This record gives sequence, C-alpha cells and structure tokens, in this order.
Amino acid sequence: MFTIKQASARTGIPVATLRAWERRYAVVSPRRTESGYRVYDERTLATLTAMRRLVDQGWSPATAAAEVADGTAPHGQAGQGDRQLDTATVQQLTDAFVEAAAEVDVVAVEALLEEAFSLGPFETVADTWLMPTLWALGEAWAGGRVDVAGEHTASHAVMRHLSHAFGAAASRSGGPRVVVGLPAGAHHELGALAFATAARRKGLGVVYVGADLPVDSWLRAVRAFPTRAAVITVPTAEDREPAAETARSLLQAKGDLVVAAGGGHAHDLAPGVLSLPHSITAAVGALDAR
Amino acid sequence: MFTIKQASARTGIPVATLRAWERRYAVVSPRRTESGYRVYDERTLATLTAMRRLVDQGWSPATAAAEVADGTAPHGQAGQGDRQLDTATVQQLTDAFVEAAAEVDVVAVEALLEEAFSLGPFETVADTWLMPTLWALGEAWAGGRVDVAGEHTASHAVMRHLSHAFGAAASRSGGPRVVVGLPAGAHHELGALAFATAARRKGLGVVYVGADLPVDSWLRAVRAFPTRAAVITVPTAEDREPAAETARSLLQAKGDLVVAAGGGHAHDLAPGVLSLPHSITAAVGALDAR
DNA sequence: CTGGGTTTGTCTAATGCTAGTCAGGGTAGG
DNA sequence: CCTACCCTGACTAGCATTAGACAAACCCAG
Repeated sequence: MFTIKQASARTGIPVATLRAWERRYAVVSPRRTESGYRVYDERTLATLTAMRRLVDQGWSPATAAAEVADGTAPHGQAGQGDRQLDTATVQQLTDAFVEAAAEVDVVAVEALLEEAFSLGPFETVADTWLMPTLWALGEAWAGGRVDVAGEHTASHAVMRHLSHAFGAAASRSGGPRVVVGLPAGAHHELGALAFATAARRKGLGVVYVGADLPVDSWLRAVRAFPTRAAVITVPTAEDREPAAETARSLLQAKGDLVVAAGGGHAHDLAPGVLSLPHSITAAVGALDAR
Repeated sequence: MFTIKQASARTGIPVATLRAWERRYAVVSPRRTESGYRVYDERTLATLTAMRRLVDQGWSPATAAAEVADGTAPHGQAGQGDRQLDTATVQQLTDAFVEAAAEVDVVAVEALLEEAFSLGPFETVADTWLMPTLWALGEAWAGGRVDVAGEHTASHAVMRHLSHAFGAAASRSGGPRVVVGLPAGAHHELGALAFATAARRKGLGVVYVGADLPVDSWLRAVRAFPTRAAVITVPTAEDREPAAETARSLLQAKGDLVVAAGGGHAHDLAPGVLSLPHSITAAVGALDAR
C-alpha cells in the first residue's frame, strides 16, 4: 500500500502524470482513503510499470494504455507481445538455451532464439531474456557445463540473429549520428550489437563498427560523418583501459562529441564520458536524450 | 503501436512522405484511433522500411510500392535481375574494399558492401563480386598490405551482411531440409553462409549450423528434422580430412542422406559425396536437382 | 536535344487532439 | 500552526488531421 509519491518513486512516473493517466485512460483505479487520497497496491504498480515500459519504447500513452488495460488477453497479431514477459517462460527458455549450447545442438539453439524473439518487441526480449541468458551461458562455461564448442556455436548463432535484426532496422537516411563499437582488445560484442540495434529501432542513425577496433579507426569513424555521439562498450574489466584511452582520444579530437560508455564495466571510465545504464532500453533512452 | 512521428523516426521516412505514400500507393493502411490519428504497428513499419530500402536503391516509389505490396521482399526483380554486373564497376568496388580494409575504415567497408549488394540480385553479387573480393582480401593479407585488424574488421562486416541476408530470406515453412556448415577446425565460414543464403532464396529449407562443428553435432543436426541433404564446406586443404570424416559419419548414420561438399578444396572428398561447383549459383542449382 | 506530361516530395492553412504540468485549495500529523 | 503532502480542474505547447498546391526531377515521343 503506497501513496502516490511512493508509487511515483517505484514506477518512475511523475506524480502528475500518474494522475493524468488514471483520469484519461482509466488504466488503473487505485483505492481511496476516506478523504480521497489514492492508495496503490503492487498489482496496480505492475500495470503502471508495464505501461511505462511501452511508452519508453515509443508507444503513445493512449495505445500503451489500451494494451495493458485488458488484463490477460493475448490481443492482436503474433509477435506483438507487449507487457513484461512471463518470468517462468523466460527462465525456461534460458535453461533450454544453455542446455542446447551444452549439447552443441545448433538446430535447437536457432529454434530457441526464434522463439524467444517472437515473445515481444526486440528491446524487451533483449533486456529481459537475451542478456540474462548470455550471462547464464557464461556462467555455465565457467563452471564447465558448456564447452568451448558449445559456447562458440551459441554465440555465433546469437550474432547472426542480432546481425539480421540490426540490418532489418531502418537507418535514418539523413546520415549517421552515432558510432557504436568496442575498444581494441575487446571481443564480446553481442551486447554492443544489441544496443546498436535498439538504437536504430529508436530512430537514431547508427554505424556499428564492431569489436577490437584500434583507436585510429575510431577516430576515422567519427570523422567520416557529422557524428554526434560515440558509444564504447566495455564488457570486461580488462577492456577498461583501452576503452578509457579510446574515449580520451575521441574527446580530444572532437570536443563536441558525446562520448558514452556501456556494458558491465563502463562506470566512471574517464572524465567527460557519459555512463549508460545497464538496461539496453534505458541506455538508448539516455543516449537519445543527448 | 506508434504515432506517425515515431513511425517516421523508425523508418527514416519524413512524416509528409509517409502520408503521401499511403494516399498515393495505399502501400499501408495504418489503423486509426477514434479521433483519426494513424497508429502504426511493427508489421506496417517493416513494409515501409522495405519500401524505403528499394527507393534508396534507385527504384521508383511507384514500382517499389507494387513490389512490397504483394507480401514478399524484393526477390528476383524483373529487368534488373538478369543483367550482368559491369566488370569495371566490380573491379573498382573490389579495390576500394581492400583499400578500406587496409585502412580499417569500417564506415567505408559498410558503405561498399551496401553499394555492391544493391548492384543486383544476391546470387549474382555473391558470385561475381563477393567471392572474388574475399579472395583479393586474402591475397592482400598474405602480401602484408592488410593487417590482421583490417582483415578481421572486414570479415566481420561481411559476416553481418550475410547474416542479415540469410535471416531476410524466408525459410520454407515445410520444415528444414538442408543442413549447411563447416567441419571441426574449419573457420572460414563466409562462403558457406553465402551458399546457405542463396539456397534459402531458391526456396530450400536451410539450417545453417556454422563453423567448426564437431561430428557429433553434425549427426544431431541431421537427425533433428527430416533432413534430405547436408552440405559441408571445405575452405582450405587442412579442412579436407575433418570434412571427409564428417561426410563418412553422416553417410553411415543416414544412408539416404545426400551429402555434398562445397568450397575450394571440396573435390573428391570421399566416395558417395557429391562435389558442388565453385559458383554459388551453380552449386545451389546442382543441389536443388537432388 | 527539346518540350509537354507525369511523378514525387514538400509546403500551407485551418482546425482538432494529446499529454505533461501547474495553480489554487484541502488533508495529515508532529 | 506549519510543513509536507494530496486533490481536482484548467492550461498550453506540441502533435495530427485534411485538402490542395507547387516546383524539381524524370520520362518519352518527336
């Protein structure tokens, strides 16, 4: 049981907006105290969070409200999944994926990828399923439950799927604006590619430059176009130093460039470098704001 | 569910043009809200993106609209399709590509790939431009004119493009029939992926299993479905022995399976193994005949 | 090469809709 | 009483709608 202020804090929706959504779309109807104060419960908050997630993805509030309003109906065409993915399904798909990787069963791996990405919009699946699954895969590899062949095979399959999604997302013709890639020595590029794809889907002009890129090439890449931002992904601790050096060089070469860092070890990389949130959706939103 | 502004951002098509295309070609009919606002869904956006792609490639909007209207992606385009590629242009693109790789200029590499694949249908470009260009890249690397970083970067960019093309080619719903991949130890997978893509575009059901696949996994892959054929790519001389072993195991496990070998070193691999022609187009034709 | 017709992207003007925020006033509790 | 919080209703900047018009680019017969 929460007041509107607490509800705002937990959902990330401004207080005034909470009231507006309730009044306009009747998406929730929190109980009231005798004096008329709103009282939010967990269930209501979940609905609001689901709605906010859709709005973050670019849905208009009106359509997002319509989508989360009618409780459980699958609604609409296939692949149009909306609110949060079902936790049990997600966990099951993750387990099955790791299992398939352990068996080096490419057919199963491909089928599971197909299935997972048909559960909802790319951004949701990437955040809720793909990244946790890749983490689980890494854990299984470290624990010896998946061998090198299995890990490679699964990673490459993911790579192919992401490459396809990246190519299928429209790039703005007005010329690239954001360069995404990894510093020299870094090789875990799946997160970067997922981010690049989400950014493209959001409407940003994105150039993906891939893994293990020398500083010189970074400089050339940001000079090639009227580039507004560069996103450097830092997947491991070893990649911090090369990433920081790359960031410094970019800032020095082009003062007005927005240099951002994403990935697990991106925090406090260098002065003047924007640290992106871990969630892909949130990271794209943060970048878009600049 | 997006407003017209979001749709514009996602497709890269100006708002006014979106309305004009809808009005003039009826290429899409987005739903409307009660008040008359257009509401775009993912499917509609995909159609618009496909149309914009064609227009970017030089198609007139009218013909592009007709092309995307009846469901399928730009397949065997009339007129443009059969044309031979201009030799001078091809050579020029190859030189520019190797040069871009030498400079590790990812932006240029991507642009050249885009340009080359817009010259004609996938099969033609793959045979006439891509494979020779990859060969030239290998030569340049051997000759020291391209370093490891450049070679890697270029290969990965090609990989991404091929992955996208593979994913974009619809797989036959009747279930996979052909398994394509490389034997254990083999890593040069670009030719295999190009072949797999061409086969899919021809209408075959294709499962691509990637590089460096152990024999066990090959066996599992062909058992997973009513598989009719397995194509093993043999890019280098060192890959002959593992490839031959894989082929023997497959034939032993599944007598009625068509086992074929492609790539530079595929000739006379083992008794009962079909040797595919070097040309991708011809190889797909030969396989299709079985 | 020229001239007329067509195509196509963009613009305008009038009008209505959306959605976040703010102002004025009531409530809880130390 | 005072501070912090909450309520409702109104406001406004931005966004969408239509129909029609227009100039640049393109095509093709002469």
